[in-house]
Amino acid sequence: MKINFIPIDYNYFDFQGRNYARIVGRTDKGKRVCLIDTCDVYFWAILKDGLKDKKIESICKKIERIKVSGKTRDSRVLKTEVHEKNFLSKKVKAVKVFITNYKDAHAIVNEIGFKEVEKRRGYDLGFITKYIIERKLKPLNWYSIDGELLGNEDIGGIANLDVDLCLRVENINEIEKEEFVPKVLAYDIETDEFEIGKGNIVLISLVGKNFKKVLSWKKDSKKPYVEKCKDEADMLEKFINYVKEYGPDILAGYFSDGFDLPYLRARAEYNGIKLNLGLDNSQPTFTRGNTRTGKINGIIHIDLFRFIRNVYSQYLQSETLSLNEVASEFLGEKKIEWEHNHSSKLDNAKWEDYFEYNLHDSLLTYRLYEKIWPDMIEFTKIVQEPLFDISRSTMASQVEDYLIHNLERFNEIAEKRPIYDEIGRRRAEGKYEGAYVFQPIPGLYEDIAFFDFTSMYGSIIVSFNLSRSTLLEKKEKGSVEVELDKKVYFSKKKGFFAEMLEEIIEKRKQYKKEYTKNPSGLLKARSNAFKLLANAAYGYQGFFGARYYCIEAAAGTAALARKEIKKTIENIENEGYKVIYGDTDSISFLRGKKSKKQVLDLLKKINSKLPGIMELDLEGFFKRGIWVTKRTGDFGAKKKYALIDEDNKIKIRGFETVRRDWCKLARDTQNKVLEFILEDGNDKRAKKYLEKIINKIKNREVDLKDLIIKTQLKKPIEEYKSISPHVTIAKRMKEEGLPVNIGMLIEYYIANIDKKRSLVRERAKMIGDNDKYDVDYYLNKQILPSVENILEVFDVNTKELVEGKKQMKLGEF
DNA sequence: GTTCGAGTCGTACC
DNA sequence: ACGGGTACGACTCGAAC
Repeated sequence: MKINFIPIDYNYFDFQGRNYARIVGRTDKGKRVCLIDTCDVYFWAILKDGLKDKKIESICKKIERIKVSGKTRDSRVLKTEVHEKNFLSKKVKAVKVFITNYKDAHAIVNEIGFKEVEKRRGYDLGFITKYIIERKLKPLNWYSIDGELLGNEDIGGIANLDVDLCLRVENINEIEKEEFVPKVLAYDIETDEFEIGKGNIVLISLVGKNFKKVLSWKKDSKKPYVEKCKDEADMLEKFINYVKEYGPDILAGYFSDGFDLPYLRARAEYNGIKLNLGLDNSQPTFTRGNTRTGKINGIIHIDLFRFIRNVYSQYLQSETLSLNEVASEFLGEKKIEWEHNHSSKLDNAKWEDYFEYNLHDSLLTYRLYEKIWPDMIEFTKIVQEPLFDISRSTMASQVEDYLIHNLERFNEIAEKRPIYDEIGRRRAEGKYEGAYVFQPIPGLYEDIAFFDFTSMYGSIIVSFNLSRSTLLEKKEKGSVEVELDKKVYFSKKKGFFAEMLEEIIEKRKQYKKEYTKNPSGLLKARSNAFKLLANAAYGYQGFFGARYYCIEAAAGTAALARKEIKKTIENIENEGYKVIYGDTDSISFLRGKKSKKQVLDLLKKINSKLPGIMELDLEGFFKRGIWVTKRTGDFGAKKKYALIDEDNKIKIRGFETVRRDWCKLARDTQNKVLEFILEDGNDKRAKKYLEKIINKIKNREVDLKDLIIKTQLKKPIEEYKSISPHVTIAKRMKEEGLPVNIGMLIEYYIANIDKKRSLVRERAKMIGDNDKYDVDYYLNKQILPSVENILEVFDVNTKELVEGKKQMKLGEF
């Protein structure tokens, strides 16, 4: 029979010793379908140069005789073929070794240690990756599938699979169809204890399209969406039933890999219930290791937190990746305020709030899912790994997967993943010199122009062909020379890495253009995905875990970036402009008396001379900007500046205002001071404002919540060599039985106690402690440092401002 | 006991 | 272990006085 089908979830199983893929997806009529399919399993034995055909033939014969016997199955080589391939852009002869089971690839590879075999590759790719490459059944694309209807045969457990239809695949044809809209259920749980499985699960909420539900067992409610269950066990069973009834393609949570799903699993176990959410009635499985991952057979479990952290975090303003902040940034909507309490301490009114709070979390999760679904589907289609993996992959692995799925076009054999020793070696190579940062001269400037290179590092990799496969052992005709510790050379002939990256950058440009003409969430996501891939390509080559790691390419990229930006700065100065700052790929300079048109002409002129696909762009014109002195030393601080554009929009970089480890008061004060100075061009309003704040502190009129300092605990308490205030507080919290986890923001303030003691940590207090705040500390260690260097530009001595007032105050007594 | 420079740590920029 | 280097600045630590 023939169906239109979109693959969603990929799995594999063994049947009679062979590997099969089991793909769950939907038809265009919304039916849930399972496909059973298989593909050739093989790896490559790359031969040494110059072997005679006869020799090669005998090697193939030898390989074909290999058999390995294991505990559960015997495996053998099925056949061999000799192919002309490329490996790291070099032409090679390679034996394609077909085997019975991919899990035995390593064992068979170990039998091929012949001296004529130079390298063995392609045995460390996952079966599903191999399957997608071989059969070209790419996730979240539409296909017309010819297949044989599977009835009662129990192959791969399909007999117990909750789907409408099972097919054994015969033919696959890609087709065009409208965007797929999956069925999605968002969920969230409330518990009495934070530690997984320790306390009861009190509430479970579910939100889908036209569906909302809160399951409760401790308390009933008149709210229509609240359903009372007998006990925790009953609630868990109802949860399972609702999921099964709704039949989602995707079950989405926020931090659910690390909390909700393992908690559900633990409580199910405690209550003697099987959490059989899988389409095959299996329970969720969790990968071991530092980051737990929860998988449900047939349904994609997505932890939105992980996708946002891996793909988006560097582009977000949020200071933490909590659901509250992330939802607020993406959706403009916050969580309902709620103080966590043990359920036994709630009165009736509070319970009603609790239901609402719990439901709202699922609602936010659902909306967040809707918001970033276009990005997830685009990443999946571009990178071509299953959605489950895409939603959890780091950017380095997205880049690598993109490469792997596109190697065939270059007839390339995949490089192997580095093993433990290799990673150690790479890490020992140490750092290389990175970006160039221009030393600014402190001051307030008017009429500033700001240029930046578009995808600078990516465009350098493309323009100079910097990659592992193009790195030469010695100079060649036309090769690119880069001066590092030693000189390194890259081939003139374009390698696949630069080719693919060029395509990525090209597509980014194309879709960005299409988007501006015809805005849609999809086009935006598509252009964005290409942009993120392009930006991650540089980091990938310098990443010790990368298959195509190349420290020379990474260091070379940085070196050429330094060279190009310095050259451009010189060009701008030669045209009579004064450059005041630059960092990595950006340059700001004073427009002076010249018109905007003249600046744009200069841009054009520079662009006409840039190498390869490199491009300089106008970031904007700013009417005013400020650069300040370093706190230690008397020269300009790098990575700290503030600008105001012609619409009075302010852009602040590096200042305490944007640092979460400063108290709110200091940040707000600095922000105001910068704002007043940039708007007015003088310090009058700023000074007045500062005086007001100083008085407020001295008179103890400041709310304690504005004085809280938040610092992240980055590792286990015992591992700290230097015990800073936040570590002291974390220790205390642990002693008091409060939850302390790595990654948590530790909150404290500095109190007016033990003034003789010199260490700040001895005066650090937790919120709720009844000590008064330390006026001196907040004046001299928070407010003053945050504004000192800014007002110094106007020769204002802030110290006198602080102390002068203090004396006046003393005089009043 | 105080002083000061080195080292640790967290967070930002690009 | 799960992109890279550059930079700032607070705070602690410990040697030197």
